[in-house]
Amino acid sequence: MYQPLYNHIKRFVDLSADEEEILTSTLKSFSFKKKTFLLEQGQICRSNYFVVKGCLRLYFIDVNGVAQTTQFAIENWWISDLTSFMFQKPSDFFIQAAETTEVIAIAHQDYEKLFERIPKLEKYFRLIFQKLHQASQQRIMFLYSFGAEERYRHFNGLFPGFVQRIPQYMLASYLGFTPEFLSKIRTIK
Amino acid sequence: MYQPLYNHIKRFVDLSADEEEILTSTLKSFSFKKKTFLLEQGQICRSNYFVVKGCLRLYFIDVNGVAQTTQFAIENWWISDLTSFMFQKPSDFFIQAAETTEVIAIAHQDYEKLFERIPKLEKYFRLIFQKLHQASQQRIMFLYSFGAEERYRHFNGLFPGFVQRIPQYMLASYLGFTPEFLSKIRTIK
DNA sequence: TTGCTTTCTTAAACTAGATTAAGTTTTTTG
DNA sequence: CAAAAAACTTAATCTAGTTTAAGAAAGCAA
Repeated sequence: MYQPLYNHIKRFVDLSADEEEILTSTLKSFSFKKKTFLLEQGQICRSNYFVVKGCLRLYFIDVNGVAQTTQFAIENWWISDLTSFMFQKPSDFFIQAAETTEVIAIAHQDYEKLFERIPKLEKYFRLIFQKLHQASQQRIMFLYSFGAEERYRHFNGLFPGFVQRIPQYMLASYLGFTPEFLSKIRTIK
Repeated sequence: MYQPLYNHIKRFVDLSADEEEILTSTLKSFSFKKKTFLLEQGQICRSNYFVVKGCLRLYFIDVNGVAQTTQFAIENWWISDLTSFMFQKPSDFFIQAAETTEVIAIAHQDYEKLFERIPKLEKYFRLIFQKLHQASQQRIMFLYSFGAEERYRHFNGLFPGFVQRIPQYMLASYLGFTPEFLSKIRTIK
């Protein structure tokens, strides 16, 4: 049930059978059909999600009423609205299943407790957040580096095949332009 | 010498006298004059920096040869090029003192060792990176939310006074537009 | 206190990408 | 399978912000 997460944790720290049991009694596993919302604007983000299979997207609705995708999470990535999760305050974001998706969730009320019972997890999450922050640094650099068309081509090179998994309008907003523009650059070359 | 950092750590975890001593023997303290480079493109980022006083900026040179500021660090913030720091590979970034700045540095070769000697620091840095990642999520949302002028006004509201501390061209690139444009919107209203 | 360097301003011409709007294709669902 | 809904395309028009260029201030070193 939780094996994919245990395997992921074991890439970074050891995990005893006892510790696995504690986790097993704390974690929750869910399957969400495509388009299901795990979080909606105004709700409090109650969990941090680990994607076992499928794809989630984090987005918000901008001042013009347009959905802006700020993050995707695929296999072995964690996702949540950290501002809402950390402070348990209403979120500005939506988290939605871009495909039918299996997740493992840690609820907020269990989160800090879990670190007390399994201190090793501090290291695991320190490394996870270190990596997430590194990914954010790269993403911001990438957004500032290139024009819209180059961002598309570069992204395609980094994640070949991912483009087929999601609707173009989600990718367009993630890359910071309109679906119409994406449509245009796809036909020219 | 390292007291500002110890105070900061103690906001999140306890720190014994012994542990302070270990830190004291490991950390390094520096003062950098305005415009000094702590890291240059092509070099390996050897340290993670804690700003005691002053301001550092992280930037890179884009394809058009223009400097793009992706992060500022002021008092009590950590900064480094994580991609370069984590993998000890040449950096795409510069880290430069925007003001004369006092920092406390953890060298890469001491970094993972330090966690072995003071496991508590795992929690501290887990929380630091959690917060940094949260800040990145907010920043990306902010970049996608508004037009250029609104970004400037919003930033000014969030960090009143900071605008006076740094040259406008640094702020302009951080906010994602040109210095000329910033000059324009400052005069109109 | 002068000269040199860095930063800021102004304004005209320009362009990458947005907007709008209508039509087409694909996917989903009953 | 048929109908409806969702996703994609195309093209004309438009605009927020860039580029270029030249001059004015401000900061700093000698």
